[in-house]
Amino acid sequence: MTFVARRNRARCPTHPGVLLREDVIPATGRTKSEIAGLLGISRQHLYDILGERKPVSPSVAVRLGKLFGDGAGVWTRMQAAYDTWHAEQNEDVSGIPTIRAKAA
Amino acid sequence: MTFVARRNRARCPTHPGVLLREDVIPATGRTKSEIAGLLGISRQHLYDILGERKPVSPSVAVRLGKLFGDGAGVWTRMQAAYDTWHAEQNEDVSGIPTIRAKAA
DNA sequence: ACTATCGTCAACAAATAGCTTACATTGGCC
DNA sequence: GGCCAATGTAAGCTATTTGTTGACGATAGT
Repeated sequence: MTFVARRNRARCPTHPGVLLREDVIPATGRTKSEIAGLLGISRQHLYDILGERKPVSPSVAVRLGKLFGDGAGVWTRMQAAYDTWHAEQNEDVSGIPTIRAKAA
Repeated sequence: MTFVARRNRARCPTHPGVLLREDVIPATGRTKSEIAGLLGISRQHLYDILGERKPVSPSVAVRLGKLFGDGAGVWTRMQAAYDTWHAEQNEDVSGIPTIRAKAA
C-alpha cells in the first residue's frame, strides 16, 4: 500500500476574509473603515469580503498585497484554493471520463 | 547585496488555454469538438479558452482535472497566476501605502 | 449628547461566464 | 466534383456576480 499525494481535502479551505478579519487587520490596529479607504475599495465591499460573502478578486488581491507588504500571491492562492474546493463539491463530474494520451 | 525572492515576472504567465491547445489536447488525439462534449461545455466556450479569450473558471478547472486525470489544481493555479499578473499590470496601486503591524 | 465605528440591507451599474446560432474555411473521402 | 466533419470566429443573449452608493440601527467612547 502506497500513500498517494492526495489532494482531497475533507475540510473547506479558509476564505481569505477570515485571515484578514482574524489576524491581519487586528494586527494593524486600524479601523476597518480606514483599511477600506486605504485599499481604495468601498467599505461595504470590504465587509462583504470579511463576511466571506464576496471573493478576493485579483484586483483586490494586488491591493492587499501592496497594503500589507506581502505579495498578491498569498491572497490569490487562498482564494483559488477556496474556489476550487467549492467547485469540486458542487460540480457533478461523474459523467466525465478520464482519458489517456492517444495509443497511436 | 542580497537576492530577494522577487515575484516580479517580466513575462506574462501562459494562459492555461495555451497548454491545452499546444500539448494536452493534441496528446489525446481527439478532436476539439469531442473534447468540448466530454467536458460538458459548449464548443464555443472551449474555443474561447483555447484562444485565451475566456478564463478557465473553477467549474471548468475541475472538469479538465477529471478528464485528463490531473487534478483541478494545475488549471486553477495557471489561471490564478495569469489573472494576478494582469491585475498587477493594470491596477494602479501607487496610491496605496504599505503599513506594518501596529507599534503599540 | 455627540460622534465614529460597526454590521447589514437594498438597489443599482458594470462586467463577465457561458450558451445558442450562424458563418466562412479547410481537409479528407467517396 | 460533391459531401461531410472539423475548424475558427463573431454576434447576441441570459444569468450571475463584482463593486458601488446610500441608508439604517446598534454599540461604544468622550
